[in-house]
Amino acid sequence: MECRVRFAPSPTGQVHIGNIRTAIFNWLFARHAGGSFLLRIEDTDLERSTRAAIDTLLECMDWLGLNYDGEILYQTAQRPAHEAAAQRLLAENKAYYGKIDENGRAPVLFRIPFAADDIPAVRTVGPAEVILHPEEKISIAYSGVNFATVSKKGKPVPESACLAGFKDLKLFDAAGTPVFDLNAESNAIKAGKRCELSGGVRMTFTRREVFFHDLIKGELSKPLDGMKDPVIRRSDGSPVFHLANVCDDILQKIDHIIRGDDHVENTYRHILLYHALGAPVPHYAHLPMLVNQAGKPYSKRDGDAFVGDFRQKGFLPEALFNYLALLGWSPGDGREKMTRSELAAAFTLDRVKSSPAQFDLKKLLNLNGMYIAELPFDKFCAAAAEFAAGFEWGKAVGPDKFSRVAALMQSRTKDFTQIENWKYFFSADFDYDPKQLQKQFGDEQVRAGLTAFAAELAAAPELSAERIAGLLAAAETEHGLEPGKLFAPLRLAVTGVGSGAELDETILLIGAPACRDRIGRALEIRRQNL
RNA sequence: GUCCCUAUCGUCUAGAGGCCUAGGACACCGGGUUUUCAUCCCGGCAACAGGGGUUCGAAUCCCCUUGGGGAUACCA
Repeated sequence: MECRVRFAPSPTGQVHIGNIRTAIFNWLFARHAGGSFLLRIEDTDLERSTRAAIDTLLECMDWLGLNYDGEILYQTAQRPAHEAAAQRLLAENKAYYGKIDENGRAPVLFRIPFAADDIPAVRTVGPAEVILHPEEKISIAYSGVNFATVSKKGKPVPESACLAGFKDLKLFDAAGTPVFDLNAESNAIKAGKRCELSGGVRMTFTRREVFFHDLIKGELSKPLDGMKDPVIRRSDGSPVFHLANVCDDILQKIDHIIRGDDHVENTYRHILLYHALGAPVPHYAHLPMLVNQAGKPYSKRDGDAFVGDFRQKGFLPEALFNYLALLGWSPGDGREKMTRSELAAAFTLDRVKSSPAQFDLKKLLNLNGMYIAELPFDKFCAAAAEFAAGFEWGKAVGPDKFSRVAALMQSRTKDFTQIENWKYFFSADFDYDPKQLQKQFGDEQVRAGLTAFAAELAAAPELSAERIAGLLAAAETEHGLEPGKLFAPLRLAVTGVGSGAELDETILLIGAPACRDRIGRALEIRRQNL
């Protein structure tokens, strides 16, 4: 088995994490098997497809390391091939023209073959019986059967399906006498005859179904009497998804189709189309859907669900890739943090779950933090600087100081948006939370200790982390404070927040005069607020 | 409406009839390390949707109910 797979997005907007996860699974499968991962842009929806969307898509794939093999296939370029396929089906009587529209043009429909018994994907289920609404007409033609069943309330429920769904069809009236026998009319109907009947109350036929073995969901089937002949070419001449998709997959020799769950129902007709076009049917694997944090399927309304958003927020591609690979799949041995190549080595379709998975930002954040922590320092620093430059305070920071701050903060950074909080290292332009001020500075001894410390700090000829720790300890003992009592108030005064890096290092970076001023300011604000 | 898929801690998951007193991870809550923060370490909370079968034995197989999702297009 060659294991040629493809990712076939339609470029009609931003790339969704659900879409990109499909790409990731395809990529993983191909790389695991040493096969090929192809990219096809399904841009047949001319109105909604844009070059910008294609560029964004390519950028996202590149960012995530989803390298594809060979050239990109643009579906619009295949239009002549699609047309040829439609013509061929028409010529072979495997397709036919539908109803003419107001412009005098007709769509082309694929005929689900009545002689389906020699198709390996079709099997006989057995005799079936349907109760009909006695007042509704029944029409039987080569293009399909129309009838009405009876709802629980006794109302007619119109149904229609392809003729192939009703092998050995017989109709009976209320007296139980047969009023129609398809086997007797078969030739006439195939020649174009349409039989309109009324008064039928019951029909019997031999049910047949299309089946396939889904690599994830197991054996799946659908009865032919539940299927309609699908339109494959619109009346304006453009190919419909089903035709284009199957043609291109044949052209690209795709042997494994790994796609979203929402395509399961399409698969049955696609299989039949493969047969009609004389091509081998590929293996199918349908991935469970991804749902948002509300447990609902992703929709355009879900902001924050675009791959580009994650990139902008400073998620690392390795982390997002890793996390997305774990949604609906696991290696089974408890591993979670895995590199792309480890994932590829471990990936198999039979370990993909068949129930939907919910996206959990917290877990992504945790994983992202792990990847950030192990980033080489110069890379982290450069990336952080890029983010910092986006803030007002970040425009004027010196590279040396920034680098020291980055070194201090790397281990506690979960995503790059948190860099916004590094402002206090560079600027005193921040507010204190009055409640915190009261809480931390309520004690007279603390205030005195802080004041003394500020003075000592500013007067110290040479500063070091040890020296600062020494001054702090001295201030604590002098003012009768237990060891450590001054840390929280001091941190608040100097940074405005309750948690951060090592305090002595932080003070060293901010600088003694600035710290003295901040302590003074904090105490003053607290006094005024009393 | 009909057809199809699906159901293990809040979330991602392990689980292929006895290894299950249901394991791991995130989150959360405690404790330890750090004179402070984060990391780190240790501990805790927390699930087989409900009901029937099958079996000596069911999270695992079958059926029903309920919840969730999908399909039912001249969208993709």
